[in-house]
Amino acid sequence: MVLNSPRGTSDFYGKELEYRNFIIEKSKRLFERFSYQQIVTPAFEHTEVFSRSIGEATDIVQKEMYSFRDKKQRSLTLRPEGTAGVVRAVVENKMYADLPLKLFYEGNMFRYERPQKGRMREFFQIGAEAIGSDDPLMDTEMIWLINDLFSELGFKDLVLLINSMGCEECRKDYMEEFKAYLVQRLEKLCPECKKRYDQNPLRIFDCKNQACRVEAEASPKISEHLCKQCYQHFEKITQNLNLLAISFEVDHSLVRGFDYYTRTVFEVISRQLESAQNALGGGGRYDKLVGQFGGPDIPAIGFAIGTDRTSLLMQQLGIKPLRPKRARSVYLVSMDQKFSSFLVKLLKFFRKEFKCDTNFNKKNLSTEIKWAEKNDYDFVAIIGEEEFKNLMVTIKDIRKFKQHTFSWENEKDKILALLRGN
RNA sequence: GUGAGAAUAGCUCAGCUGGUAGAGCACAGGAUUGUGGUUCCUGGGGCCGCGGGUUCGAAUCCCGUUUCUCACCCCA
Repeated sequence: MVLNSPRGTSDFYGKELEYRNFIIEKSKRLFERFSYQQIVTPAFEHTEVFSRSIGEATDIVQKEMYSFRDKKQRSLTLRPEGTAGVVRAVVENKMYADLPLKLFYEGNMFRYERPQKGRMREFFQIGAEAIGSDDPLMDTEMIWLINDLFSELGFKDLVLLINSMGCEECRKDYMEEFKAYLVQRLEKLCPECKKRYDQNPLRIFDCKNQACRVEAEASPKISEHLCKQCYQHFEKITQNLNLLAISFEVDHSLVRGFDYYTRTVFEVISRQLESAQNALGGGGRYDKLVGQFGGPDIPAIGFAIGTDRTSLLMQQLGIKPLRPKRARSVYLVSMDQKFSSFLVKLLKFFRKEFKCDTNFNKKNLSTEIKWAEKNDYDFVAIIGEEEFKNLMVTIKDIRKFKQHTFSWENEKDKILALLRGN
């Protein structure tokens, strides 16, 4: 094999695709009910769209972006996440005439990482953004959406984590206190976290290193140092969630990997997923991002879920996608190529109303019937020597083990009645 | 970017300390010259991931490489 798909990518077809499409369909219907509209943005953007919004110091920007130069030497990047592109589009198209603007998107995302189960270089996300409101009800709605999305897919034991990272003001005060606390304990932290101390101290909360964890646990939490407004904002959200009977855990060490988050952050994780990648989705508020992109200084919040991990967990837990009710189906078997003129007419007739395929290659009737049964067809229609000569067609009901031969000229109505099940 | 394991038929895998490539399932043909689960018989299929090395001889040992898997890192 000379050519294979690039590292960290894969082809989606059959069962895999059925799961993904099921997740997409379910979310679209949910977004519709919450009054969100779809937006499609480019799969690549100018590199600065991501580097400036996600943050120069983040891992994603530092080492995970698929960046390239086009023929005019512009630096472009395949999107590593959806929010930056959506915000860029909102600002560029001045879509903020009527706020809040509620949008959803779906699409493939790209991050240059070492692939493993549940983490591919190309992966698929579904997300939503609500731009132009800082009402805690909007935060509630976002969390409500992500929660309902998973429960409608059939999940029961997922964990919803929420936290507040504070606004610019309370974060500034807090950072001073946090760094003052940590500066005496720098020795105990891992080399990586020592770097973080300078560049992005909050990420220390994310470190899996035991020693760092201990320090992080003991250190002051931002959620305990919120300003009055932020505190009340967060309080309101938890009250709302309780009213909605959505269960959650407040996780004081939940901080997320993008710099643009302010105030509310949340994440849905599974404690059952058989891999290290347990985050199925997450999001948060980004009140400064629209302004950063040159738009008005308006608040916003959003989330995204990964369909691949979601599908993985569904399969692991035995949650099946419900198939939409399909049309009745006929497998049309012609015993000889010379019947093709008749075959074409019948195909046209059946395909007006039913799922219908024919045997292009095979010719043994018994294997054709077996094949039709295995592939879940309702009927087999047979054209053989006799039928062709007399312009007849034999139709077999696979489940009832019954068959009948009809005249093509005079009994079309009977054929239809049989196939429709009347 | 760091560390570990794997790659053999369409799929799941066996193949011993080097000696001509195997099974099950699937597919195809037949027993049944045009009729369905089961059974039986028969058959097609493989650059043993790719490249190099050691050897009289490599699927097997060594090196490189690509991809996959797992754990870090990080995230969806």
